[in-house]
Amino acid sequence: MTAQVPSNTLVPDTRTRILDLAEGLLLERGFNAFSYQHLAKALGVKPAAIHYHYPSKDDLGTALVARQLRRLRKWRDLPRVAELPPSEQLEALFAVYDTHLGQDRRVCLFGALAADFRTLPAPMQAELRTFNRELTEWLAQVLAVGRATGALRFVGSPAAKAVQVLTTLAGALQVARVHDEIPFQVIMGQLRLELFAA
Amino acid sequence: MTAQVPSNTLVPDTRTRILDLAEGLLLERGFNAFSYQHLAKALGVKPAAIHYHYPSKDDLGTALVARQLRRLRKWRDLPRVAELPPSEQLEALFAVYDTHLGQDRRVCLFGALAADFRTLPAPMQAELRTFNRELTEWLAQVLAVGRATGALRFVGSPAAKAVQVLTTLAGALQVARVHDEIPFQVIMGQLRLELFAA
DNA sequence: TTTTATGCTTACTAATTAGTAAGTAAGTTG
DNA sequence: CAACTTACTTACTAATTAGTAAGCATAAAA
Repeated sequence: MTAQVPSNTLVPDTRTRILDLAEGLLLERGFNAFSYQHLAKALGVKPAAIHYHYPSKDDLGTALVARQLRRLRKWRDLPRVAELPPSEQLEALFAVYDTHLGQDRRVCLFGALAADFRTLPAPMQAELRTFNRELTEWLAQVLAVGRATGALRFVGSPAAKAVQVLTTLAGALQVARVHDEIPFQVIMGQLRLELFAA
Repeated sequence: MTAQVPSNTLVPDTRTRILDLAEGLLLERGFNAFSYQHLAKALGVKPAAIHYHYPSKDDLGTALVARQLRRLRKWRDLPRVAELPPSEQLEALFAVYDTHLGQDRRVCLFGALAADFRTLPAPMQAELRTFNRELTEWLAQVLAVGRATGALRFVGSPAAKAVQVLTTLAGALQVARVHDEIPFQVIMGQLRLELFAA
């Protein structure tokens, strides 16, 4: 029996390479815009090899969102993130979206799947809801502490502000896709102007 | 020769019925999630009839966005909208998004097409950019006058705030799709709380 | 009344899709 | 070494896709 987790070699196993490639295509072109043939051709294998690792596209999609959820939890609990003061935690979040922008203007997971949501398999929908809920709860906590300590400023409840800010961030990457990086930077500037206490 | 514009009968012509149906499917399920077969079956005609009116799906998609752009311009210039005070113009905009929410949680045009943007035909991309640009310019003007007259309140430039607010509105409908109406209402409440002067 | 344009249908093609079944080479384990 | 497992390939199916070409009924125009 071989390991199910990728080994620490320079080149990841096929299973991981499929997921990486599919993730890129999802965030750059949308879930309904790539096929097992695309994946196979890009990886230099036959389509059936993809089916071997992920029997159906539903399985692949679900695995994709599940991995993002695991990454979110890992990132959130990282000492270099969890132990930061709130305003820097917020900047760390902004940096994630900035990274997406830098990677050929990828949208975020939520922004990539929201429009086609009803065409997605139920397990994928469930994972995405969990992903979004946990991210929102994390940000609400950051905002609550940030305001309490005087580092952050906003009206309304931390929960409401968290929903609004995350929605705006997802949208900002979409606007960057449709136009260019400028509106994204404008939105980020606006968020900083409003949130960081003077 | 018959008229190219729909007549004033109760039932619209096939050309318009195709566009109406396609618009609904686009906003409810995404652009890559419906085919000419779906349209044909739902309208009780053969797929070739759709091709007769819109030779390719590119043509259909472009016609769809073009119509939305015409509607935006018409709405914006309507006396009952153009002659409103800024805060009520903003509420009129919010009401449009509220209508989308009420129509089976349809996302807005921008939110429906942003993720798949790179898979869209160039003319469709161009129309969507124009649509978004004109809507943003309109809102920037509303915000500028609103702040000048003391009815609206925000920091930063009207143009920046307009980009941010529209992005948030588009995202709000997407969040409603993924979860339920509650986060949408939460975001709207937050926007009103922040924008309308006390 | 002949002609022409409109709005379709029927019948088709070529490509692509997800998915399956059977086979196989190489490595792992008992 | 024998049995088994892993990670594929080859070869296939059935469905769906966009799109085309030709035919036809109806209605409007000359």
